[in-house]
Amino acid sequence: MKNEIEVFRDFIRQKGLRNTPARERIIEEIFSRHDHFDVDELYLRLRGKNKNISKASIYRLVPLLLESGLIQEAYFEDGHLHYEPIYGHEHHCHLRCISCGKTVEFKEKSIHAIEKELARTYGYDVKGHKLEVYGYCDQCKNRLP
Amino acid sequence: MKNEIEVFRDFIRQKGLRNTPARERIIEEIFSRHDHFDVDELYLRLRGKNKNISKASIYRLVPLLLESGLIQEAYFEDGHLHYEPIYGHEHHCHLRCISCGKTVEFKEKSIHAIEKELARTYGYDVKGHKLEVYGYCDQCKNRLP
DNA sequence: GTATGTGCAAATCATTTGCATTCTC
DNA sequence: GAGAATGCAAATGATTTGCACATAC
Repeated sequence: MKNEIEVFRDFIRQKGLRNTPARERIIEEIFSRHDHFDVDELYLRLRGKNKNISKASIYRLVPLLLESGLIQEAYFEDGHLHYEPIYGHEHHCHLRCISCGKTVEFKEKSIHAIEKELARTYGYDVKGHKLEVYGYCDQCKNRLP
Repeated sequence: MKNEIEVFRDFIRQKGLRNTPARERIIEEIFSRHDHFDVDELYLRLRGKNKNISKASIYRLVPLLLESGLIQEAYFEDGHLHYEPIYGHEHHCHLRCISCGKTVEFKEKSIHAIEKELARTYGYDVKGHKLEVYGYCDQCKNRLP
């Protein structure tokens, strides 16, 4: 299986665009962890490793990473989007606490059948899904009246 | 069944906050349609009806509407969040085109069982979910190489 | 009466853009 | 060599905040 850098190289070539060291460094940093990330945090992580990458370059890369299927939007919080690497990661869904933001990841295979059904009904070429279940976590629900 | 204004009154009283005509006008406008909305659009709709509501009041009300369960975040697009009224509306999920943004709403009852299971496993008091399936719509998929 | 809500304008924060320079292909 | 990508700084756009006044409870 190709790694994320190779996938990106194929993608970028096929689009007639250019690969650069800056882009590979950003992708490496994203995939060095399984965690969700946001632009500012990623910028600081790179900066902490003395990789001289501007925020603008990250902002310019994100749409390409989304389009290539390497990452996905995870959720909007604290005034900005959070993303997650998906290439090479087993798909998972999120269970989030409305009150404290705590998130649990869980696997749910049954959505696959729903995707197929939708593809057939609406003629879509379905690429994936995001399921977020929300409510109050164990601690928060007991703190409420 | 209570209407949305009554639900809000109960909610706001229980929080020890205050209800106002401005808030009721905003809620009325949101629930006058089934559509998704965003803050700016809602502001213009109210302004078009000579309701003098500032954007700041809308921004300040949204978190309360979310917390009360009257509305829900629908998706992030064009640089801002879009919301949808959920109180009194049958729950639905979204099938969105990655390329043109076209969205189809569909019903899916099976998620309810997943919610119950999660509530039991993780001790959450589950309030709802958002499922977004994405891919290329019929037109867009045929436009690609 | 007190604390909350409102409108307005200014401030803030995330994201985008213009530009001169550097780098890929 | 031509077109893309980069870093930086300035511009933009969404959202938040400070404040003086109004108003709900």
